[in-house]
Amino acid sequence: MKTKIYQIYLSFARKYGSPKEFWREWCKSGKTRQNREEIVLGAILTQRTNWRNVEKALKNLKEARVLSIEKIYKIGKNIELLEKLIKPSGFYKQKAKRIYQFCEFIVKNHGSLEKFFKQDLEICREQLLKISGIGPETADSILLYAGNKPIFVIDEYTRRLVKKRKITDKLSYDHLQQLFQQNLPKDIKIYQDFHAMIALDGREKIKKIV
DNA sequence: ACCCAGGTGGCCC
DNA sequence: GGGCCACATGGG
Repeated sequence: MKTKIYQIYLSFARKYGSPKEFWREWCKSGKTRQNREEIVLGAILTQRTNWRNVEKALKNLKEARVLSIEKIYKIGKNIELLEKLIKPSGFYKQKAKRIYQFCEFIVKNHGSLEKFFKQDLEICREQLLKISGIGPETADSILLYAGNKPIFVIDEYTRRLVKKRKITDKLSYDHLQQLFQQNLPKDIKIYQDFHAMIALDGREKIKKIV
């Protein structure tokens, strides 16, 4: 596979080291959560928000001992408590609602995240997109990083990369996702690594300019 | 005092 | 199908 996109992946892999090393660094920097539930909650909390603020919200949830889908579902009636805990992540009223609805969906319809992810990728994605507040990027982040399913995540950094490298002019989510998936081996690790490296690279460049 | 940060849904045309 | 807006906090 010698396409532009694959070449960029290879050059990033050379630059940032093997996936194994890369993820070790990534984990050290605190960007990765140990369990699926934290990854999912982080995916919603990080919408249009920097990771530092998300960390604060997750820390509050952890210290309040409600950092789990089941527990958030249980405190759901007290939405104001949830709002207060996640306040540092911004858009906290919306996000509290979104997080609660997600937890409610999982508990009521599947019992647990594990059971939810036992379904096929397409079914999972369809169900996630039905939840208000979960759009394509959040759904795919959840599927790729918490569910270990082969789907490529498109985000703002990916769009910047596509523009800068003049890969295509059509920037719609679905088109970009198909383009990346068609031009990369269908491999969960590659999808995870490449998306993470695109974000890392994007942040470095922003830093340099500033 | 600005400007930005890994989105989403609602509204308009 | 695309453009614009509200949503809110913390850091540079």
